[in-house]
Amino acid sequence: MAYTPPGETRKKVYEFVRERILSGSPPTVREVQRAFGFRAVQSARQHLEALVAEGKLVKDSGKARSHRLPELGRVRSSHLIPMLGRVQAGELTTALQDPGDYLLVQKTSFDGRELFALTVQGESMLGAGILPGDTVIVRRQPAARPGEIVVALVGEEATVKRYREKKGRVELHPENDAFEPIVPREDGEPFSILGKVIEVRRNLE
Amino acid sequence: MAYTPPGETRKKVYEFVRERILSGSPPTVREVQRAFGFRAVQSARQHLEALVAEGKLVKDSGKARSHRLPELGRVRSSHLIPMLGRVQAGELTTALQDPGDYLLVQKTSFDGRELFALTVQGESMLGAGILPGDTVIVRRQPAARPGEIVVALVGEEATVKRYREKKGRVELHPENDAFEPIVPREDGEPFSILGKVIEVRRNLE
DNA sequence: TGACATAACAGACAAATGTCTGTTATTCTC
DNA sequence: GAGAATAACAGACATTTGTCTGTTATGTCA
Repeated sequence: MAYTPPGETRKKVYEFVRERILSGSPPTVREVQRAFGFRAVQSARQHLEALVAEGKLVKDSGKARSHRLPELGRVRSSHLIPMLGRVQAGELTTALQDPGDYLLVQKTSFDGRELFALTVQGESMLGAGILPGDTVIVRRQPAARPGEIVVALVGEEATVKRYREKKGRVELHPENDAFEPIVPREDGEPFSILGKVIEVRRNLE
Repeated sequence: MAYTPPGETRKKVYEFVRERILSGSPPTVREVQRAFGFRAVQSARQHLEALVAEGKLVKDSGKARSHRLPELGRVRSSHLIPMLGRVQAGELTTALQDPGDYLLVQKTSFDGRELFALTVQGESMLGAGILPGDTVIVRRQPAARPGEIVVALVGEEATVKRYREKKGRVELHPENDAFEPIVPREDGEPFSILGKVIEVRRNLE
């Protein structure tokens, strides 16, 4: 490869590696070499080392494909989470184990608690700015605090509502006057909190 | 490792590998070996090969750390886009060049058109499910079609509205009865379409 | 019991991959 | 032009990692 002005190729190498990391397969040194047509491995390595020295990348010495984006500041850590469509109670576990699609999320405070995403059905949460077809990202947890928006299992159906407590009893409130709050019967159908909604996304494209 | 019933360890290996793939660093065969306390590499390899044969994993033969989830086989392209906070007209260009933060987005049909994100101010789009504090992801384009939600520069302010045309004249409609449509004066203050809103995100955490 | 399938083990080889030492070329500055 | 800094090259070595051949244990079923 011909001589290029200082910093020019370096920038392209960074962009190449970043793309690869974000797409799930960090490159080997030799893959970088080939991608840029370097005739020496060391040329690629030189750039990679410099990027690590600059703090733009981090690396586990000796390990294969171990370049990563630094988890601080600008670029945060990203995770793939399973994405579920319409979900019935019984199917939930299997749907999580074998999801049809995945969603990429960034979370600074990802503490290992399981995340999943599902598509909202119905208009019961219009008032909270959650429309049919929106994707909600949910953190699994068995309980919630009043005021939080949760995904709950009522009977066979997974539903998104705002969690409230009234006289010590749980109530699930829609945010739409056309719908009635759900008050789980103490004897009746199975009821449980699946998790808390931590993000809402809507695609308009 | 002691003998375990058929399929039992296999399932755990799958879950382990899946976790690692989702978190961005697929394990090596020996990492699986160590994680399960196998005394032979082949024990780990056997399980991995079986999972590939079952179709639960895919793998690039010979490559290091090349196990992937089959659904993710196709390269999902993800991109970092600059994230702007409150934006004034004059600052926009510099803000795009040196943003304070980046946002990770997945776009299947990313055709190179520039994307950026900004935080919504005000309640004028409540009716469209866009709340103050929401993040909108915008594709830069100088024009829009009626009905699309756009980011426009009106005077010194960037604003999110629904694009309409009436008698051949542009109108920017809020989705909130407390606000009035914006009709750019032909002589008056600078006006332009910055781009189209293609995604809305809201953080509830 | 014996055939068969799966799980786990042992040890080795080969390919992929990271790393090292040293050299040459280009550009800039004094 | 000399020296410094950066880019790129050349060739090798060492470690990591994937792969292979063969063996031993455990459980199933006719």
